[in-house]
Amino acid sequence: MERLKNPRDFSLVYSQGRPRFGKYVVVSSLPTDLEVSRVGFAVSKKVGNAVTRNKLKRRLRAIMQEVESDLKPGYDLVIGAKRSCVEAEFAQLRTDLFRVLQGSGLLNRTMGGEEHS
RNA sequence: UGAGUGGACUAGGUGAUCGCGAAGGUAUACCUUUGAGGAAAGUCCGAGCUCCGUAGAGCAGAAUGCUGGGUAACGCCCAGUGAAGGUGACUUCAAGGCUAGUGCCACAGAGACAAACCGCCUCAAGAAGAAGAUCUCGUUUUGAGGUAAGGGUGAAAAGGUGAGGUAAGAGCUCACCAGCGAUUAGGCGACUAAUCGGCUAGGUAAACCCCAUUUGGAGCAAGGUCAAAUAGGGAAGGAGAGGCUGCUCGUCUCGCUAAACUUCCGGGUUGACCGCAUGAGAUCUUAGGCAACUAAGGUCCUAGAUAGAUGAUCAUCCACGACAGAACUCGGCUUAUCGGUCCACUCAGAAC
Repeated sequence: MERLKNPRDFSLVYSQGRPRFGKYVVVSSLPTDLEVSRVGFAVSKKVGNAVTRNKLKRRLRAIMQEVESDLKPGYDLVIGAKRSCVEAEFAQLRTDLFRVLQGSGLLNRTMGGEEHS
């Protein structure tokens, strides 16, 4: 999975990208000329201390690795965590992120959130 | 058995599947090993390391502040001393010097290094009065003194309590206590004990200050190597400028018109590697020491990321899992923390 690392790229996605809101996450996307899609994670200090922020980033990264092969190429994504993330179970977080990605049209095929209920 | 004091340790475990960082191996896809804390936190102290051309001197500033020891060092630790608290185990303390100098002590109060407001007492003068007969007494008034007992004010009023003493009083005298000084004895020392002395010196140094000791600054985004890129770009000032960055002195370096240096504008890298994981290291034994700790010998190698590695699912057991995530590295301090285990000791009650 290609990662978004540069702070300049992050601000570019935030200023010109198209945000889409879910219950627990916010996904901003921006089309690029690259052959692959790059993903960045944003968890602010408002969410919690270092332990909870680390845990959230691990969970989000694990979900994105699951859908990596189905991601459309040529997009820069920034996945931001909302404050409600802290109370969410892993399965709830997974369903929410799937729904937001599908709604943005970033996935090649439809993946059901009903795999895990 | 109940109540308590001090200290040490631990921080969910086991198994399966899919994933992540690092190292190694086979030979490009897998396998093996390993992978957060007691506080990794706050960044409050102390050091190592790196740079600031040279760790020169003095002053200022800052920090510390009972004594002795430990340590690379410390504002930390250990053992003591003193004071305060607790029946006790024990706990707490910025605990040098107001007898170097200066300042401050609001309000109240007469008075806050200084005192007579009320009071008490003595003497003198005199009006009224009483008994008596030309003198004595004299509440009150006026004046001159004595006094620090009592009252009142205050956080604090010239050591405290008792006795003697006195016109009334007062360390004026005595006893005990507190405080001060000297001598002797004990202790490396802080200090303790005894004896003697003159009888009194207000508090405040977390007020300035004095004394003693220590003390350059910035920090791994330090700093270095390689690669790439630009450009040795433009403008203004300019004879002095710079450094250990407060000051002075010393010393050194560069430069004086094709100009050192300063300021502003413009341009550019945000890559890789080193630093960076063997260290004041961990652990065991022996020896020294009350202890902190030290010495010798044996054994071990134990995270190293750079958008930053530990997650997800299931099974099972139990006390049902708190605070919380390494970022150059150590030694401390402080703060957060669901619980559990162990050791030593104290008090109260019961039994023997």
